[in-house]
Amino acid sequence: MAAADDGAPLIAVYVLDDETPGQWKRGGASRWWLHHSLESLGADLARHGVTLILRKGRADSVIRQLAREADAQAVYWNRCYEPFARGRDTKLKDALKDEGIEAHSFNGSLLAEPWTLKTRDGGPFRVFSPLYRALEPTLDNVAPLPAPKRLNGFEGGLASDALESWKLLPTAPDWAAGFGEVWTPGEDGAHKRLCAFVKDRAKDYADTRNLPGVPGTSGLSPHLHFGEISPRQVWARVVADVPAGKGRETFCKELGWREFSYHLLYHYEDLPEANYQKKFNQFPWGFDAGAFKAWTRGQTGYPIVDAGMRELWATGWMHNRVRMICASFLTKHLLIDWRKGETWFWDTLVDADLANNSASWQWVAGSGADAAPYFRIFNPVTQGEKFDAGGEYVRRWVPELKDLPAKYLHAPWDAPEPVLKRAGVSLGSTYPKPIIDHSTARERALAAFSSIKEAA
DNA sequence: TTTTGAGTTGTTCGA
DNA sequence: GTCGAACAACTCAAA
Repeated sequence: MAAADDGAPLIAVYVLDDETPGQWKRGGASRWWLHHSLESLGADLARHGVTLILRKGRADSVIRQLAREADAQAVYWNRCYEPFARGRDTKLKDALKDEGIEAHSFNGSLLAEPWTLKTRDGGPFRVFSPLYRALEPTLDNVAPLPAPKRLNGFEGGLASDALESWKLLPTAPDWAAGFGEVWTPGEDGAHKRLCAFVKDRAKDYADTRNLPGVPGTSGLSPHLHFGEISPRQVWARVVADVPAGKGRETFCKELGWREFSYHLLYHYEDLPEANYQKKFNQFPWGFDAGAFKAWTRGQTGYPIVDAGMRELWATGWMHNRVRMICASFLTKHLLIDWRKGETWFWDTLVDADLANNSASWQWVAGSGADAAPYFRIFNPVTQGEKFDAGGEYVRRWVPELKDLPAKYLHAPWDAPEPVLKRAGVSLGSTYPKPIIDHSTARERALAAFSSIKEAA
């Protein structure tokens, strides 16, 4: 917008930077999304006479190089908040200025940037609710800026990589085959999702968002992550078109949680790697490779957990309610370090986002800011019965159980033998027996938590 | 400064 | 079946 208003010829560039992020280099599912998102962006820009230039390498060096090639007067970008990106972009800004090139950066992806919200003491918020109370009143008029009327493409014949040469898509095996049925990356897909959500789902969101078998959520997370739509656009649209009420309020709060995650990551840079609560450094995590593998493959023997992990693998996304159940299962039932789960999600989620992923894993594990209380250990059977009562979700993702009556679907080991037989289920052969007993696991987790209470 | 109320998402047990 | 209490203690944010 600002770059177009300047009137000067415009170069649009995307830099694939796999060097600066270190271990947080984009994961596999995210690369699938990126490929299609860039394809869509390139086509949109081409319709307006602008060529999208693709370059690869350290973003700061690549941008400086390109600015020199094109003899650019100014460089514009939307700010990133990952610790590695902040350092890089600050250096870039200084370097550009040294060369006499203007550098302008903007807020394109947050409702409020992390340094704009402070407690009365001037510090960062460490609890969600006070942050939200501070955030909400600042959003009375968040009308998005209009799109630029016309774009004036730069005719300089700048070199661009071919998107295919980045090899962002999986080949053999093509584990992303099913993603395209669920997702339409790009700005257009984002706005269609928002429209559908506002029209059909938003008013009942408070209730239906918890039912993984029902399309009750917005599905905007990957679009937001990739900047195909901004939270300000979403907020403005929801406030304008959804009647005030529980549904709207709950959804707006979810946008608030996204802000809270960014706030935490900004102020606590090691959030993705280190326990926010230091006493968790003594937590007796174990690592059972077989159990971890069963979890990743959706073979734990707990249907709701397995359904979630398989949905993740098949679509690059998992329903939020089920993310909590699966994350709780890994950290509390299996006592596996939250960072193992965080890394798995990083690679398999199309909406993989450093702030949301790390803040949420720490929240579930109990090690985070404003975290879930230690005694909140999800019972996968109860959760399944409560939120997937009819069993639609489990039947969809764990088809080997689809003929079981709903009554036994979430605890097939309780089903009488003839019922199993009629449904074609043989525990331990067509579907695994639970890899760990729930109450045993619960007792063990509670004991582990009290061990760090004493240590602290 | 001190005090106070509150803190996303749950489970289990016993009445 | 339903309901309320207990499950730690701590830290946060504001009054």
